[in-house]
Amino acid sequence: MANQELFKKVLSHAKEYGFIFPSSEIYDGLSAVYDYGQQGVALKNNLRDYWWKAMVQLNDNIVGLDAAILMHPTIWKASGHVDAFNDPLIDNKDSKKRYRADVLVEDYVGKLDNKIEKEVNKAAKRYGDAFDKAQFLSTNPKVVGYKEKGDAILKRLGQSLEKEDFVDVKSLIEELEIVCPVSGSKSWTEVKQFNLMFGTKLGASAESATELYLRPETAQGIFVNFLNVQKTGRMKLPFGIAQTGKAFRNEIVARQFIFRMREFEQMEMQFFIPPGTQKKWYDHWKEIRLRWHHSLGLGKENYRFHDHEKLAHYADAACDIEFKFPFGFKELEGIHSRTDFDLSSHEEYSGKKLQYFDSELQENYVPYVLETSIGLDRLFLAVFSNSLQYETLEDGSSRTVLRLPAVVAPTKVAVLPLVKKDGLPDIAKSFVEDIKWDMTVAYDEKDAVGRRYRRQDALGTPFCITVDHQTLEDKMVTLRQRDSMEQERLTLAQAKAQINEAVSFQNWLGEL
RNA sequence: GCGGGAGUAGCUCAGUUGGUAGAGCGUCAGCCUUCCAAGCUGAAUGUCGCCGGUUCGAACCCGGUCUCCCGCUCCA
Repeated sequence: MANQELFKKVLSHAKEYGFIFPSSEIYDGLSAVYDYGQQGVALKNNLRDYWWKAMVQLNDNIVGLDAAILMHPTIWKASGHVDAFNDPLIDNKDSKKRYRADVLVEDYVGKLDNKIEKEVNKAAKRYGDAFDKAQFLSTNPKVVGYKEKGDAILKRLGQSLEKEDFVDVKSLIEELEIVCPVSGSKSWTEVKQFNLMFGTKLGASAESATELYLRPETAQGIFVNFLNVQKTGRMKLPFGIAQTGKAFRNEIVARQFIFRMREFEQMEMQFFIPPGTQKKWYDHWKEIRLRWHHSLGLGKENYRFHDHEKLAHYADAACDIEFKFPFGFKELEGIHSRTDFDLSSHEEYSGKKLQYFDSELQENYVPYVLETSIGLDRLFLAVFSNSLQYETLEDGSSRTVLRLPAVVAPTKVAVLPLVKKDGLPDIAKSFVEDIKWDMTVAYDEKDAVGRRYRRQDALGTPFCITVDHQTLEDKMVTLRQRDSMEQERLTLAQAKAQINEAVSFQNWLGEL
């Protein structure tokens, strides 16, 4: 099946079986926002749990946190988001290319600098050893002209950006007759400000309200609580703080279903380490995290590392774990060596010390940070799209089966009376009452049992327990497996034990 | 944001030159009692994405708008 086609199947299956619905659908939806349905929320919760257990429960030096979505506005200045998430953009109408308006102007000034350099080189050649560069720069009328022009442009650009006067930025581009590098045309759209952070207000009355942002990443909630957790938890380096939660970004282009949403959920762990050990921990967490992904059993060939060549302002090393989605290899998780950028920046902006006293070295320092950050929605999409399979059976019929890892399947077992009479529903229901304390269980008595099996296949339920007339006498049931479709005659207790084994966290995560 | 395509039942889709909407699957009720979607009977479900215009009359023509998909573009 072509990838495009498969992706469409993923969308309709997610909708049809109650995993994911477009947000506000009866009002025509809301762009790039989705709701998780009755099946989807179960799968999503299980995936979050699978991560949380691996990170927090199984590591005595990693603890959890749940910071608020709303945070002090200065945090986003310290983190760099206020600057980096605010770009004045302009489109060329002919080439349809989009540029950062300030970069276009700066490039123009860069060309002036090139001209100056040319003049300098020419003069240097002409005068040889007698050439005085400083004097040339300050006296040569051509060079001084370029320099003054460049300075004037940058000053005006800076002032306009400061005042958010984008009309003037546009005028500047027009006056300088800047052309599009691709089309060579001067046909520009208006300059528009793109703020990738969602703004909101704290305070009910408009006049006294404070401008806030919905957090664009969860990481900062961890950094600003670093000392709280370290002191109250008596944590010693190296240690980690893990958190899951919603983050919000006004993506310019939000696409590809739940891959890039405006409201999404991150699962992050910030690992605090002594400076100088970042390389070691970077390699360590790369390996651990990849092994965690592999443990879900989606196929090792579907994962790969992608090293960042252009590093973000905070990082000294960064890579992604990419997964083979229906639309190609794309980022699923990021692993970043964030240095001491965040904590140092918060020290500077808050005026509070964010340091750790190392009792071995007998000194204070700002810890370095190693981050692992995974998108829960992307993980959902990876697991869901990879699990959705269409197979042709030996008898020529076909079935749709959602081969979810059993440990995260929304429903672990469905209990089915073979027929809807002779007291079979009653005994089946009593089994449900028994099982529901241990695991998620479904009951279905409608239609032929084969059809019910297929319904459960489409929902990803790994097991079905079927109750028949024989059960009334010997208490034995049929345990049917989703993946192999094999059946086995067992007591209810044996069946439960086998299911427990198959969905056990320990068995899935044990190899970590 | 630009360009292209699309939007009709829960899903996949048909719907002639404009004449008040259909199929398959699914869903629900009942019958049947069968261990892998296929039997029988009956039923529900649509402001044809939304708003406006043209017309005696619009799912169909025109304009706008929203949403989705693809390609650019952007991306901590």
